[in-house]
Amino acid sequence: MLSIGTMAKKTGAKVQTIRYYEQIGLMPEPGRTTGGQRRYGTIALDRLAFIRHARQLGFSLDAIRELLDLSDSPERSCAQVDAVAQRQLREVEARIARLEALRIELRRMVSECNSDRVADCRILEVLRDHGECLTDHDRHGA
Amino acid sequence: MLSIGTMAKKTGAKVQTIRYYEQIGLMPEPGRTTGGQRRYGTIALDRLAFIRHARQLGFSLDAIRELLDLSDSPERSCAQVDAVAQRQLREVEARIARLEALRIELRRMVSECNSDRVADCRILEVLRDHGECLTDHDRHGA
DNA sequence: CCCTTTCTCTACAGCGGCTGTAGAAATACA
DNA sequence: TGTATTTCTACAGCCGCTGTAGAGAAAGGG
Repeated sequence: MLSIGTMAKKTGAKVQTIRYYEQIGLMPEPGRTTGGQRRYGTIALDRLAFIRHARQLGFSLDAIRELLDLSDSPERSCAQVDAVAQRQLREVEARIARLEALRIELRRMVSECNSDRVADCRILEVLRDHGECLTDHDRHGA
Repeated sequence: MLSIGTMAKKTGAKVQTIRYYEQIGLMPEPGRTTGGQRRYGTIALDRLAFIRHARQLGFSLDAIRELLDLSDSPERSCAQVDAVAQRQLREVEARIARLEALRIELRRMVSECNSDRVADCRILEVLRDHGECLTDHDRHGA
């Protein structure tokens, strides 16, 4: 049986994070020692590893909950799993697109700053006047 | 003199957001009507527009505070402004790089899922076993 | 001038996803 | 046994807002 600290070490999650996952119902309540400390088995370990890995891939906790629920019914069609993953892929691609617009704008700003004094700094001018921007860079979610 | 709602309309910020900026000291306390409502002049409007634009470019509120402070001393060297912008550019580029690693992994996951049943869904398998991943996709900050 | 609608006010809670803290109790190791 | 480490609970705080409630102010029309 593994302590919460060992779980943390094995998965890279912090101890508090594991307790947080339990609190929001993403991890089941584990058994306890007589002294009241949590003890986990391999099923819990696998579940936590799954969660952490999905988090690293950018899935939201809600999406992860969905994936975990789906993986509990192995006879079902995996179309839904596919849908969740595709949605995540599309979100990542949208974020990349927005960030790339930002990158272009920032690069241009930085390259144009040839002055010495704040008074005629192009960077600040651009920030002051959105009209100087080429792209839309609106609502770049995170 | 502009009401807070007019400011919101002109800059695309929400009314609450403007009050929030005031609360954290990013916007100065404006004058008030006898009835206690905020009234803004063009300086405040420009400042808010600056903040919103910088936010759209992904600058943190702390970075924006720094830029606003710097732009208040027009005779100073703009090297610091440049540094803030370059730092932001580097952050954006790092985020793009991380997201691109995720995109590759997600694409691979999605393309490999040819099965019907959850039981042998490749997507879930990959999520279960990090060893199946090609890239590091660790700590991709937002 | 009144009436209705719209706007604004303060104060506070909540989002996602953790992270950190305090103070006490349990456990592990020499 | 003694000490060091870990774990416990409960709660506050991070960022950058966003939403809510209930009350008061302002604007526009008749």
